Amino acid sequence: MSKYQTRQRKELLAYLSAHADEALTARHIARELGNSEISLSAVYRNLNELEKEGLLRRVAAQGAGREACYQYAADEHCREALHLACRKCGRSFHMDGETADALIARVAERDGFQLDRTETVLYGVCGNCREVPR
Amino acid sequence: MSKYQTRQRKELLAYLSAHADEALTARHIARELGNSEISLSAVYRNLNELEKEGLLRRVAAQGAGREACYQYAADEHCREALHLACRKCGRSFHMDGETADALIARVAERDGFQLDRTETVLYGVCGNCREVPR
DNA sequence: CTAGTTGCAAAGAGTTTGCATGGCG
DNA sequence: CGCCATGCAAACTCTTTGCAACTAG
Repeated sequence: MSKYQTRQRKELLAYLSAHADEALTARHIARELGNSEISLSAVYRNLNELEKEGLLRRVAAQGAGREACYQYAADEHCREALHLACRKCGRSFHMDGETADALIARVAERDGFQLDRTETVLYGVCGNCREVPR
Repeated sequence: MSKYQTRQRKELLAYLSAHADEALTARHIARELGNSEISLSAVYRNLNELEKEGLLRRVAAQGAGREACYQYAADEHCREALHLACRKCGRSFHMDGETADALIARVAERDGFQLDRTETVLYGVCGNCREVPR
């Protein structure tokens, strides 16, 4: 729980909410905030706190590197939605709500498996990236 | 592509195929094969090769640690299936084929998103672990 | 015998932590 | 002013790599 409202924290949150559809690495964020002079450790510390508070979702690395990716999950709606992550552009999307509900119900019924909405990220290629292969 | 059939390689493969339903870390494997005296680096090297050959799937860490988990994916059927990973027991299961096909079709239609079967792992709690909460 | 493999130790990459300094309230 | 947060560097963890010794074919 944030007690103080430091310059670094403010700019970090501003950046995150402005890029809520992207999965970002700690280093990426620190670099983008270069002007703001924020240390990598401060980024990590704040990211960890935000994750505990549930404002952020930590998703596994996608590409070659093993860095963890963090993504803003501000509202209830976003926390409830199943996420689709594009392996080409890194953006992520919310799966259509009805599709998600149907999927969860069907998996529970046919496989006896209870999906966790917040942990699950489905990978693939988004519409934009498919239309413009290169 | 493995050219030689070393003792370590044989025992590693034997262990993997005997635990095809679990997602294992390199360290876990090395420890379990303790009697066989296999070095951690040999485990990593073989795991990487097997992954390139497509016999293994590398999934992101699930628990607290950041270790990558590897899972045997011997047959075509397993490579094509969507995987459900239980966050309690670590086992993984194949989603019912019809459900998977329907999901992929529906996501493509409603969200314009093309799911990648091999990259996607859905997290949740399996039937066994739900019945026995503790 | 020859080339692929292993084991060890050292190097890398990503993340966390200790501690002194600095800044919010 | 007091306490939380930052920055730096060192510590840690996981993974990869260089190299000499070993071994399958």
